[in-house]
Amino acid sequence: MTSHETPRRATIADVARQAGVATSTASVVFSGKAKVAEATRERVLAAASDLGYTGPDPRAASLRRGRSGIVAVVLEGHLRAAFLDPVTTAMMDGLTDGLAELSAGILLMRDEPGEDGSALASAPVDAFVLIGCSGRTRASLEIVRGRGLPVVVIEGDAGGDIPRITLDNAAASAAVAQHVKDLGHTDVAFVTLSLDADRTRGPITEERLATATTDVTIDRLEGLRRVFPAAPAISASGSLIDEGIIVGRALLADPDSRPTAVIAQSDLLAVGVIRAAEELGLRVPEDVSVAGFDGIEVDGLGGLLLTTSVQPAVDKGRAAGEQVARMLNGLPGETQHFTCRFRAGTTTAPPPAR
Amino acid sequence: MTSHETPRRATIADVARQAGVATSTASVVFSGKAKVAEATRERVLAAASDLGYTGPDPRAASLRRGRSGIVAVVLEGHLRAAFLDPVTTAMMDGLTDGLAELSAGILLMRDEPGEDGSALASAPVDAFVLIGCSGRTRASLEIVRGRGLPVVVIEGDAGGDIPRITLDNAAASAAVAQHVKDLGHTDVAFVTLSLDADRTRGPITEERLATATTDVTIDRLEGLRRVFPAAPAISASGSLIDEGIIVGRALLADPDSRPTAVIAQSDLLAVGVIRAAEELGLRVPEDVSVAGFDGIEVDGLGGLLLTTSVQPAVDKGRAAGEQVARMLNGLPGETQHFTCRFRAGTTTAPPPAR
DNA sequence: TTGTATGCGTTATCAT
DNA sequence: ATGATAACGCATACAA
Repeated sequence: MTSHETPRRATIADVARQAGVATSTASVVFSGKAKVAEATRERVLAAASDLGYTGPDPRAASLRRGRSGIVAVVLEGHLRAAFLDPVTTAMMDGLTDGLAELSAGILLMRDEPGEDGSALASAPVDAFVLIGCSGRTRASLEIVRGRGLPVVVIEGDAGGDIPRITLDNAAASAAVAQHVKDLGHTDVAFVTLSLDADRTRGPITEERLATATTDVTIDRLEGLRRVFPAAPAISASGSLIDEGIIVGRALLADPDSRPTAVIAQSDLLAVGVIRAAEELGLRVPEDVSVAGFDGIEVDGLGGLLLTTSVQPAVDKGRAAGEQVARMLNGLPGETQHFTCRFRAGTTTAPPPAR
Repeated sequence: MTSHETPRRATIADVARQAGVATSTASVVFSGKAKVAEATRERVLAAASDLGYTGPDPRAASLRRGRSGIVAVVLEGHLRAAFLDPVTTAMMDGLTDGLAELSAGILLMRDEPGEDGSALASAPVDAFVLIGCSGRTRASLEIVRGRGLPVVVIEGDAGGDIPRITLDNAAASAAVAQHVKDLGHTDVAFVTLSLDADRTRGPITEERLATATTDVTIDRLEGLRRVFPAAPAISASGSLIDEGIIVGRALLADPDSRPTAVIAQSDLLAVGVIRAAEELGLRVPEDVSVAGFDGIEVDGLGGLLLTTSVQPAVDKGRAAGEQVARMLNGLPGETQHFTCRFRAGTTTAPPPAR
């Protein structure tokens, strides 16, 4: 309380005093929530500009209003990794759309194993959108639910009555597999997304599958196995081209054990597998067929069109935003279900003649 | 005030009462800012769980503390476009790093010509990072400065004593141009980023240049013209591969006016130009040389390595985060200057013999 | 170690 | 159209 402190910023009370009006009047001038005589209005504005007052303190307004105008988007892992994934970006894009009517800001938060969740617990937000599928999400969910704020979960098992945005992962995967089977393939391998927050890369055993927590991976695998029950599967550590290359090499390097088709759980992984195949001198689709999942635009396929399942990523994001908006308006949130569209591309063909 | 309202959430005062302690004691239990007897501590926690109290209300805590734990990142244009740009995501990545010690969240905001800036004026944030180069930034700057919060500007003319994160755009561009000149090219064209918030695509005239507001574009062009003063330039409407394709076609379609080298102000644009060249049956670099700027990883170049100027995007983001952290700790923010590294790739070669 | 008292800066309600 | 007042929920300085 020494006089050397930075001069306290003017408050609305200061402005009101200077203008010779009540604070409530001054407040109304800024919020526009009631009519104010033009003369008073100008006096208040003049006083404000006099004192360098630029508007109500958002923190105080938040407290008073009970709203901060911010919606948290919780992504798993590094933000960078999240934005490396075109599906995530597309969802974010839709989300900003769906949130537009609220004119709410988007607070990016990560949901990482290391964190103690304090950020989630103490962020001044009005609602949460959880994106991602890791089992870790469930832990975040606890924290978030406790706060009693609206929550929407995109692709994940929310539990309870939490509205979700879901996708027909199993059915869509089965459709891709069926296409491959119809082409005549019997010797097929899968490249899956990560099984859990550990993101360990490696062959999927029954044991690992039993402890898996990532719903998307599990669901898509289930769909694939409907068609190819015995096909081997390797989990990648994430949806990245580089991961696809690594796993693709492992799968295709040995001519004796090489499958005639590889189905990946994401387009990025599929592109990686194609790269690996090319590295090994294999032609796609003549020597090996490759299919993906997502239906994103991928570069570097040199004229090939990926066989894949196209998911409505932007719509999913938009739906999430809309549900948040609904809930913030006091309406109940509703789970929205989306379906994929199979797209036959040029990366799959009948298996090579023996 | 009917009895049908949702039951009011418990406050820390309720918890304290239930536990039979003072609110200050309960507060301390949650903040950990002072020692509390284990017994009381447990009683408070028990009371909290009893009442379903999950911790202090962030909005109230923000007001009281004068901090919200949120840093705003202001990007120009659609958020989607921002995340489509690898340079931006890289900066964001570094930014989260630099901000890590504050464990602050990142609030995404856009700075659009249409907006009245109300979002910027009323977001409950502790500091601002302005990314982007449009002249529009200057308007945002006004709003933001008025709030008296720490501001850091990445690539843009901040004015005043606002700390900036800068890049040697002109010098680095000149280096690229010099490389092209050294290869023997004299007939060169430039593809620039957008000149202003309008993002109009088209040939750059002296007139347009005079009213340009985007510093990055201007600076890089200045560097290029140091080496090729008379080269024609076309502005793209953004840093996108598709834009590069469009402009590339315009530049390369006519065999008579075709330059032997194209220098783009971003790698994404350069890739687009290469695509356009391929479409037209031109070989890169045999028929036409192409250079870019940024040094991002780009797929789909089919084995070519882009000649470019590699900028330390992640470091820039990190530096911005660090400066914000400094300022929030009461230290003065300092402008940080970064330099690019020229990288000769395989997309540039001597001009074809006539 | 614990409790008391105050104020953070607003805005909604109600009365005038 | 304007003004007085009471919360909003918390954290801190200070006293005990």
